[in-house]
Amino acid sequence: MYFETYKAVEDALKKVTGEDDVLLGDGGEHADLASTVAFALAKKRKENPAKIAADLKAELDKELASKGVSIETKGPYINFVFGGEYLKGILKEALKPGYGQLPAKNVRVCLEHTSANPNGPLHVGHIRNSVIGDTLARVYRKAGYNTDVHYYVNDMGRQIAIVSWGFDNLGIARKEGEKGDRYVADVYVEANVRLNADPSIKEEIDRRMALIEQGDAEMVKKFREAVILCLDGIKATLKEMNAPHNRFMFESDFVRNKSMINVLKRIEALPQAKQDGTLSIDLSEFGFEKEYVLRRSDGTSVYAARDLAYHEWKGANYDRAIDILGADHKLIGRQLQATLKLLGDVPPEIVFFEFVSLPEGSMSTRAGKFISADDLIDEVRKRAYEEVNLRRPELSEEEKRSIAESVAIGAVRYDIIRVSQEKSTVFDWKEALDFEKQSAPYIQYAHARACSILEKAGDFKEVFAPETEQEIALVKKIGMFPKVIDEISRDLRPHVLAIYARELADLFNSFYRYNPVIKAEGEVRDSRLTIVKAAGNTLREALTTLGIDAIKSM
RNA sequence: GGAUCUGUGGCUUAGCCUGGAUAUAGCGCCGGGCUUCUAACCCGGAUGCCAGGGGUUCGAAUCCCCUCAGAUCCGCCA
Repeated sequence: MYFETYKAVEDALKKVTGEDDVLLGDGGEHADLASTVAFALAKKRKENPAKIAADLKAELDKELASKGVSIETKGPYINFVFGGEYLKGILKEALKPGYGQLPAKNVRVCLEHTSANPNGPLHVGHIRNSVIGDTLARVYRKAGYNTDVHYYVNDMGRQIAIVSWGFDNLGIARKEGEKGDRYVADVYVEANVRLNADPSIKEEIDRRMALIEQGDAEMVKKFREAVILCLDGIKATLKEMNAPHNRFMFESDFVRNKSMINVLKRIEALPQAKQDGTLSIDLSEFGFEKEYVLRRSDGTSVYAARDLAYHEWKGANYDRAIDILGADHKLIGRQLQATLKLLGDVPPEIVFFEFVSLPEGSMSTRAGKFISADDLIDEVRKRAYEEVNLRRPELSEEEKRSIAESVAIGAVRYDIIRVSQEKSTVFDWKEALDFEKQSAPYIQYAHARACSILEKAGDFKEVFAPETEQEIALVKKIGMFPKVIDEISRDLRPHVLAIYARELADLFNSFYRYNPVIKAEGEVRDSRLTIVKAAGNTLREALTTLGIDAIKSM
């Protein structure tokens, strides 16, 4: 409904002005849409912009009379206000299950996120990647894209060689009940301590790297055991976060199936290739000073080579590839894109996000300096349980725990997704544990309220007649949901959905305060119940797309 | 030294791509509101030279240049 109405207004403006760009945008508090095209025309026609606006209004009235859009001018601004027919159309759409789902696009998308090295548990920096990636995946599905979500497992890197050396030489025992990823981190941290103290260990690591590249059976087994042990822990965390992947791709597979060798051969043939001991590529034509090294002088490959093979595979199997990467990958990500262009491949689109640090500085798995996602979730869950226990003492233990779980995961995800990705953040326990206002529980609560009203009300007749200021504002916001999904799928900026969901909850709460529903009578009651149902449905769809449980009671 | 990103009330943050009408919210602060559909809520108030300087424009938080501050990268690691 929003798209159609926007298009009708835009077409009308184009027709009456003859301009290609009619400068149509959000009207803010003044209107639903507003155009500043009169300013542009004033320059061309050398006339007063306010007069132009007034003249255009007369013509626009004729064009848009049947669309339920009214036009007002305020000086040079042309404001468009959507009327009753629009509101009715929105409500009808928003009552349907799955509201916001856009038409299928027949485009296969490969979205890769998290892909953390399996040398320890996910920490609060990694899960910014997971939450951005998973939210985008949900948005893409909602936007009608056929979307696969990948985790690329770096199972033959130096870090894993260090972990395998640690398992063989340190004799560190797994603690009672310790998760695999945490155990691997213990080994990795200690192995690094040893490595720093005794540089001769580096030779042993190099030997392991050479063996793994050759496919040495024993070394493959050692690496794989360590990787799987850690990955199982990571998978458990991601599952709890509602951020599952549907494919785990192992980089070693691209070595074993020869695709990496094939890519390197084609790179050797490029004029930009340089071979003197190492194989590297000169990307100065793309503005990169440093050469991009793909093979070491000892003949083993670096991560970048395997990554090229993986991305060629993506190009062959999908229409679009989207990678979510931390800001530390900006340079190599762009080098990867440039190299794929030289090879004639379609490079991935990359979403970069800035770092999450601790008040005492940046995180480091190697130094054991991080807050794990598991620890964060545990703390938030404890806090959520206290809150539920306080508010709903009458609920069963099981219900309380279930609500606390949904609230905790929602709070963690929302706290991350609400900030735009280009902003670096400092992790703050106080904010993570705050469940008021700009938080998931606030939005979940609005949804639960809607559910509660509908349950108490029982059957009602659908009536499409928003009347009060709060009703109209709420329905208009509901109408924006498909546009928000579309916009995020274009701009790859998922924090917009977090803002939208919060604003929708704000408007629902204001509506709730001033417009009694169950106590109202007749058509007014039915109309309000219709609005509550549409709002509740939209809140649920928005929450679900954010990967947050839309619970019915809390 | 070079590259990229960020800088908006005491704190956190939207808006910046696509310039336009009194700059968005929250926390904190001050003052109200539960015999009323769940107060994880609502309403009102105070608080901003939109980092600083220059430029483009009828018009700049938004575009361009410079400076300052913070983050990240510049490895035969990933």
